[in-house]
Amino acid sequence: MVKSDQFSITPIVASSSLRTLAYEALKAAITKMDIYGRPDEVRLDERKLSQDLGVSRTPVREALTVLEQEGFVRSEARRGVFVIKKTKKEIVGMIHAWAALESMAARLACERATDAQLKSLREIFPEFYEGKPSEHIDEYSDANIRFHQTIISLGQCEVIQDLSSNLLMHVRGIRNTALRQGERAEKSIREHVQIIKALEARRDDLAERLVREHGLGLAAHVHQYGDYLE
Amino acid sequence: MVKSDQFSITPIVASSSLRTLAYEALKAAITKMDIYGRPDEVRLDERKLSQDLGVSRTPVREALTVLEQEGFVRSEARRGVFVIKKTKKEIVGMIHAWAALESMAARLACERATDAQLKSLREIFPEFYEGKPSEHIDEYSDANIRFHQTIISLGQCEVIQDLSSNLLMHVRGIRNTALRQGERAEKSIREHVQIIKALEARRDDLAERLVREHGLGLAAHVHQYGDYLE
DNA sequence: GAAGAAATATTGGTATACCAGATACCCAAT
DNA sequence: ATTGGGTATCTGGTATACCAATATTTCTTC
Repeated sequence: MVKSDQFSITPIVASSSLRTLAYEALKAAITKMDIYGRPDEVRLDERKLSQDLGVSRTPVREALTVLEQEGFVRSEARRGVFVIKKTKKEIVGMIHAWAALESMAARLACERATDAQLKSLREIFPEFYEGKPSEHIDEYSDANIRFHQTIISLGQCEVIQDLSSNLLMHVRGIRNTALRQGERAEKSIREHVQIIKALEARRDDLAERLVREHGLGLAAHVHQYGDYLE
Repeated sequence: MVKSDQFSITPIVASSSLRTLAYEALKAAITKMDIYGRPDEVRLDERKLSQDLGVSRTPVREALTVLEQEGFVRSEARRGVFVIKKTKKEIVGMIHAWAALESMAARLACERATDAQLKSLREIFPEFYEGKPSEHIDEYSDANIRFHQTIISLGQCEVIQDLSSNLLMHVRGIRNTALRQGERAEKSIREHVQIIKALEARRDDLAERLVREHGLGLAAHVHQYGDYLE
């Protein structure tokens, strides 16, 4: 019997469930808004949200449950759902956890990633490699995030990737803000180059240490200068 | 006017919601059952669960949503809710993530924990310290888990504690199983002692490395001998 | 008796109704 | 003007009804 291998079936749209759509809409709204800019807590109204999204409360509530689980909102019975403002201490803690996971990913990448994959790290920030990053902060912010995400993906450990991506959503804004303070962008780039070299040389201990110190440096910076968070 | 400071009011109970109760009941049932003993996948029926628990489907569904988020169950539209059997690869990944987080916690503990707190680590397994652990495997299994949890808590980083406790629920069974294989119990104890010494000497680099290697050793063991998982 | 089609049962997804606690507001009493 | 209480209203929590897609059974047809 002939298998229907020649049929490359379209992947099926499988348009997500309303719950997923609501989740994505809400998460986008939350991460987009500048929580730390405003002094008051933001309250979410289930009924208003379901009206605005054009669905019933059920999928909205399920989406909110997931967001609560991920630490984006907090639900108080008969009081309301509130967008969580992380404290400085919590953010520093998240950066510590991030550093732990990313440094392990770097170690794993040393033994698992191909040369070609490691090379892709250099291509992430070609124009800044020798240039003046402080003049291209916006572009570099994205490249910076992508650099770290790439290292984590090269570790090829799904659990670490999942945990990290969750942490990233919480600290993305902070990372980019810190980059604009002092000479951190230049420092960051120098450290990135050292990390790439260690990875390419397959020096797992060194790569792990450099990634960890890079992360801990950010944590210390936020700890010292992150008072705007509270 | 006199403030009523002398009234020490009881803190108000705030009994949990049905959703929380359902969540705890389900999680207990899932972690208790030996998923890897049986060959077939376990399917959960929302309606049956709500009947058994004596509540409606709504809180049960919300509990299942959380469990899905935590990786305990997988919900397929119009097919059913299934208890997830982790693959060997996933379990090894979780141990890697665990090792990353615990080693960072050990590092943090070196600078944050008091001498008294560190001393409590020794008290976790007094009778096994010089004895033959293979004769007390059951007690040692618990002590082993508690040892690692204690290190993580001494790191005093809430994020790391939360992430780790989630991972622990998934790998608890595996940790204890591995302890019974070969000479792992004896090896484990020797390594624990080294870790304690490093922590007490406040040698953060060393403590971090020992904890990491201890974890990676378990990962390698499971990778090699964990075929019963699939 | 086998194959296929139609009816039926079961499942998770969604919408809606109702409840009890918490809040906000109004108004009378002082 | 302030206080106290009572009521209307709003909120999240829960129960239930319904839907569409799937799996299963039954029935028809050859």
